[in-house]
Amino acid sequence: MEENKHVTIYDIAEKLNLATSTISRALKDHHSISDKTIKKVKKAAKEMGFVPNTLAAGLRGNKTKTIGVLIPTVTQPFLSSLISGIEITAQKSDYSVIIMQSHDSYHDEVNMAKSLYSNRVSGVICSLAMETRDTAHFEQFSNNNIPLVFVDRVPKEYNTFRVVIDNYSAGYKATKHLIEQGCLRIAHLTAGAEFGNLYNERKRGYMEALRDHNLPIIDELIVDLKSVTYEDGVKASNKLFDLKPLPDGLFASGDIIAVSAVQTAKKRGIKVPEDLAVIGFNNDPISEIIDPNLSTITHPAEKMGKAAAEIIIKNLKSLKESEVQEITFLNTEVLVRESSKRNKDKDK
Amino acid sequence: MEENKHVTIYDIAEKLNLATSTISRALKDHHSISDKTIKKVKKAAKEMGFVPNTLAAGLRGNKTKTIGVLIPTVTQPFLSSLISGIEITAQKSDYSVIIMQSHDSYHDEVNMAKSLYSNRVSGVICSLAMETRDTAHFEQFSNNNIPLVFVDRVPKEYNTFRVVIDNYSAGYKATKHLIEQGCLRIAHLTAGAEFGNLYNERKRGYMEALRDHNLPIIDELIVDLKSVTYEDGVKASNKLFDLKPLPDGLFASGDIIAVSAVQTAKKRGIKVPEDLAVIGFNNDPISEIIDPNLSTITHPAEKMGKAAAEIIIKNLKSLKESEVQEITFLNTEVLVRESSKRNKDKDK
DNA sequence: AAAAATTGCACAACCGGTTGTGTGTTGTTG
DNA sequence: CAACAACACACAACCGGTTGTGCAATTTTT
Repeated sequence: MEENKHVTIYDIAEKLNLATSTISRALKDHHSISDKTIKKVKKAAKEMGFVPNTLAAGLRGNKTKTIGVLIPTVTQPFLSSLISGIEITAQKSDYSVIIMQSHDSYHDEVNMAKSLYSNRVSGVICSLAMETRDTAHFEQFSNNNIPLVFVDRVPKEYNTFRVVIDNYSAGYKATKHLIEQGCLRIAHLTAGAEFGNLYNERKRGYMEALRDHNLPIIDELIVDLKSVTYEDGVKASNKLFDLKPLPDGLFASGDIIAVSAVQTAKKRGIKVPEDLAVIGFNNDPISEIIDPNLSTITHPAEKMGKAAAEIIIKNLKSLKESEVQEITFLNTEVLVRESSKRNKDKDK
Repeated sequence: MEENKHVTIYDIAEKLNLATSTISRALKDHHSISDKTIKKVKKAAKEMGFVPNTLAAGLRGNKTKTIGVLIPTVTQPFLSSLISGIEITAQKSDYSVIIMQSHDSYHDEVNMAKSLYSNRVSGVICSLAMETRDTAHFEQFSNNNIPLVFVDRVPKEYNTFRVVIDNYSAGYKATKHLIEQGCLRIAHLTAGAEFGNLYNERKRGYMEALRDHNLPIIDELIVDLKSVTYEDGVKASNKLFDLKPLPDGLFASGDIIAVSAVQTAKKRGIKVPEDLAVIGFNNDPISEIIDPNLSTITHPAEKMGKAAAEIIIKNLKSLKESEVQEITFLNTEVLVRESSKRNKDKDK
């Protein structure tokens, strides 16, 4: 009933009558080991089924080739794509990815940060929980030279790497697009815009675009959802569609919200895009499946994940700091599909 | 420029004039340490900002309180929900979750399995890559008493834990539901049914249901997609809709495929559910958003994740084996929504 | 009050790679 | 051929908790 013991470099050393240090170095092609020995060692290692113990190496070197990811949830399309990007890049450099979900709870985020630290992750990629207001629990990383990258939902003031999109200009672009489609009463659905600079910035872009085009900012056309869910989207949409002069355009800060609005509109006999031009945000998979296809703002989730992971890895290789930017802005684009296409140029 | 050194139990021991063993035991409320000492140690630990080094403990005990998850991708709704369930359960017992994506590549899966082993994960939860035909790369776990749980896409023959649904009966139920709606020419869209018992089983259920109700099995009504994508779904649907007598029912082995079929049908003027009753599989988020709402088979992804994680954790606590079942079947249900509702009882 | 049991803590080996230093061997140079 | 460099490998400390064993002090038993 005894479990097979793991094969260690000691076993290899004994078999070949070499020192463990030689084995260790041979396995990593150290220059002070002869080619002949290296070959011999590697052959024996393979034959014996040697698998290095990451823990031992990590303990000794106090680094683990592991990237900790701390995000609200893995089930949102944006975040699962983010993970995917992180994982792909990590994998290429032989890093592992350890994932924790805060479920938007500050308390959980604090504990999980500690857990990541305890696991001696080499770097951390984080998208903040909704609840989070202070970032003291991230100082353990900064204080110990563990690179920290915030993605998407980043703290207002914290001096580390960030990978974000320009939410302000994205909001501006989305709104401008609706204006160009001839919309004059453009509504905006947002969520928790009071905090989280993320939605707030999009809203700011929305307002600025209106101003720049001499359109009034009408308070009742801006509805702030409590949560980014389909149900809350329906509620908010109904509130919007109860207004006397209906809005003729809608910029929703998320695709789920936009979809809920489109469907609510359809149910109430409001035609999209004829009566109401709609644009969402994120380019979630659903946006190109829904009927009519949803215009949206692309949000390069996977690219952001890759960028974040690259920052960590480069930083760990201690490249000159100048090569790694503090803030990485990734590009967004207006993706025009059916839900907002109302212009003459429908030659397509 | 010197980084802050981590606080260790040695630091605490020195400060309190105690042995490191006493510190270690005090921190885990070992019975052989007095309450007074325990309090003193914990207080000092907190004050000094001590964070245990998981690696050291893992190295010594050869176990890490880490669950390795090896799945094709994190971006499929089913799989991200699975992860979510795993993570929630793991978190409760203070386990970490390390995630790797095989991207359905056998080669990657082999390497990642090795990497997980190298990381000395305490247990492994895996959903096989499409490409995978043999499972030799999992023997390193079985051979070393590392509990291994396959989920959803499980190997045909391998003696370990499995958490699955009964795909056969789910396929049967779905088909039976369509028959009960009065469908007589029921089509079936599947993917790679030749391998992976998963889709194959659903197809088997489909065929058996037809037989039991004295309906013919018509080869041209069964289309096997190359991949589970929206595009392939559209192609297959068009093939189906080109048939002379149109099918009047459709059981798709996945919601994305079902959605593509529904939309393709709509575009061709085929009314759902009047002309074609459709039922999908998985209960993906999109199924309740699409218009008409998609009838589907529930697939308890998060529950499966929780169940898999529980098996690992229980097994590591070395509970009597009898308490942990080899195969855990989770329940599925026919979720009737609009896309298949054609019966008289539309009183709702 | 002496013997036995219990309590409270220290000592030291251990997990398995990593790496600075030391030593002997072979090869190169003047 | 002596002097020195380069090479090939061994030795041993180290990373930071964990745990079996041992011993002294205190408490309980008879």
